[in-house]
Amino acid sequence: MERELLLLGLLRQSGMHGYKIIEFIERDLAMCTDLKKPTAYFLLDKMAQNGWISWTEEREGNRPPRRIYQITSEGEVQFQKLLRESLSHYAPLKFTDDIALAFADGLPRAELVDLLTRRRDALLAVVEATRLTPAHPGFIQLGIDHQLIHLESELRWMDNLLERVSSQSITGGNHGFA
Amino acid sequence: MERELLLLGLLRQSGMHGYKIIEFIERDLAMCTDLKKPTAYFLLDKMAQNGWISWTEEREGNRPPRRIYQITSEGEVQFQKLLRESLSHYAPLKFTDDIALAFADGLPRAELVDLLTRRRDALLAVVEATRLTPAHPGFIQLGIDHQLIHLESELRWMDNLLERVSSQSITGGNHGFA
DNA sequence: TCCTGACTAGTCAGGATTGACTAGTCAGGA
DNA sequence: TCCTGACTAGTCAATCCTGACTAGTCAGGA
Repeated sequence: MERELLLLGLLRQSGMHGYKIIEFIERDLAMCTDLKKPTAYFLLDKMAQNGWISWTEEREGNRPPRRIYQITSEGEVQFQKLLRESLSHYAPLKFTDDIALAFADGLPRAELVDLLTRRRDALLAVVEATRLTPAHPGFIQLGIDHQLIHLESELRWMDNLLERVSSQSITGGNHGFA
Repeated sequence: MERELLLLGLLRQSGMHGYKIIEFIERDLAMCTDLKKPTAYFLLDKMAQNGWISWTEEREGNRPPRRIYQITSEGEVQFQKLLRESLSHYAPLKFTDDIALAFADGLPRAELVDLLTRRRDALLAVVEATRLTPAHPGFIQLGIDHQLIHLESELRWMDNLLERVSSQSITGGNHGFA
């Protein structure tokens, strides 16, 4: 859903060919999505079949022809609908990494501390890189702020976790399955 | 990857049949994963083909026979490997909902505030439900704590966002594409 | 006695996703 | 002149994932 919204929203700003779309997504929206090139083309095809977008063949000099995708009025309707749904809806994120944590007993404490420390360092590197991200214009900056807030909260959480794991307070006893 | 780790970790605690596995995941690990039944069977089959798990047919009374899956020693090796990878690795979460935010200009301010308020309310409901979650034993509780910390940070973020959107400070000007 | 809801076991067709690949252009440096 | 790296356009096989479905058992209440 969000992926279609993304493509529609981009095409709504202006007609675009595939390469530009994908470049923009990977360069400026990497913190929000991980849509890959084949998926983008797949979705573009599907939306064209649905009549949400159309394309015109264009060629520049000797280059191979390229398709300029543009949104249709039906696509605009769909965009409005998806936008409203997405803005008003909330679904909690899944912290899939916590699965590993749930099985982390069975590991010697020292090794667990070592592994989690490495994770903390990786997290810290991401935090710092994100802090250094140059300001983006307009609404995109919101995504970066959001990510940064989350990362900092995550770092506090990791530090707290490490502390708890290092001291006794977590190990021992039944770890909860059945 | 995490999904395989999850199944291996569960079977490592004790042999189990499909229904129990799926029930446990949906009841106790919903905050970490959204693995569905057909996916679970799919992965179970695949891992059996890989030799990571095996099963024995068992029947109780008149009931249809069922497969009790158990981990093999090869599976245990794989489990250890996945566990260490997962614990030491960090990848930032993608906030896919921010895509909608990036396109939220073009919406009348009043409507945007309304939509975001609805989202905030949905989020608040999740926060409250999570606060009321009964304590789980051992490491699983960590996942709940983690989720709650994130949800509360998310709520602060939403409130701040709403405030900014309601006052002038976000709209107007070029919103950043191209 | 029959019905219902919870228990148990899966399957299947179809859609979504992507790693790896092919194919060609063009500007600029060696 | 030739080579290279960035630009441009996609495709394809393979894998992953899931909504919807089928099939049967069993305890307990009406």
